[in-house]
Amino acid sequence: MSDVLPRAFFARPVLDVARDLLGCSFTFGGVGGRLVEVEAYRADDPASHSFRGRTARNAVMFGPPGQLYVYFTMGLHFCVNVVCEGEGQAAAVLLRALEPTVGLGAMRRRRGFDDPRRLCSGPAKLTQALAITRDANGLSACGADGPPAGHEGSSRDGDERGPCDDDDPRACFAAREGGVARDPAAWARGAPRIVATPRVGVTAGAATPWRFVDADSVFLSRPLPRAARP
DNA sequence: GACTTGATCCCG
DNA sequence: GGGATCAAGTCC
Repeated sequence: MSDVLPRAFFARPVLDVARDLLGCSFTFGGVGGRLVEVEAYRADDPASHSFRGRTARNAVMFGPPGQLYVYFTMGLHFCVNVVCEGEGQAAAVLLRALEPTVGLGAMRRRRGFDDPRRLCSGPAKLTQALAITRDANGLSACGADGPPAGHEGSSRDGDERGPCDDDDPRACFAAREGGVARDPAAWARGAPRIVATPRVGVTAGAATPWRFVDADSVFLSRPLPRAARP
């Protein structure tokens, strides 16, 4: 089984979570890949859906960390975030692009073409390729916090069993290759070269550089400025 | 630049 | 309550 990131990973400042997610894997229904582009949104940030307080649409953002916040936009697209920080903080990381590694066949069928570079190179492309829609809103995507690895098999406390710690995960984040999901000291280890840029498509807070990308990836939603390229 | 739907806003 | 507004996007 993969090295599933626990809730504690997401219960941190959203800017830290965003950076530490790059290079980690995200799968939904067994389809997904390596995260290469994300954006951070915070409640004190005019670009965030949570900026003006809780509404029916953004309620999940105010819930516990580690859940998916899915919203519908532009009349036809879904975008997916993972909720961060503490319950009530209403911060989240938008998943903007990933490098497809598992379920390429399903992604190609859903997107209607083959080129892996374009399958998940944008937030709404990614949800289409992974078949994420409004029913995934509020879904838990983290493993249970608990004793360190090696102490598995002990009793679960009944209710809150995450979708990732059983054998039929729907949504799941896993640590980087060689990472140790339950060791906070390892969360930043092995990160790719990261470049921060302004977020895409936002009007308020347009200059805030809270978009983080794997600078060496060819799977981004848009190329980096020449100066930032390898 | 068009497309397309619904949550939110603002007025009444 | 109801109409106007505009959106964390994608494709050509």
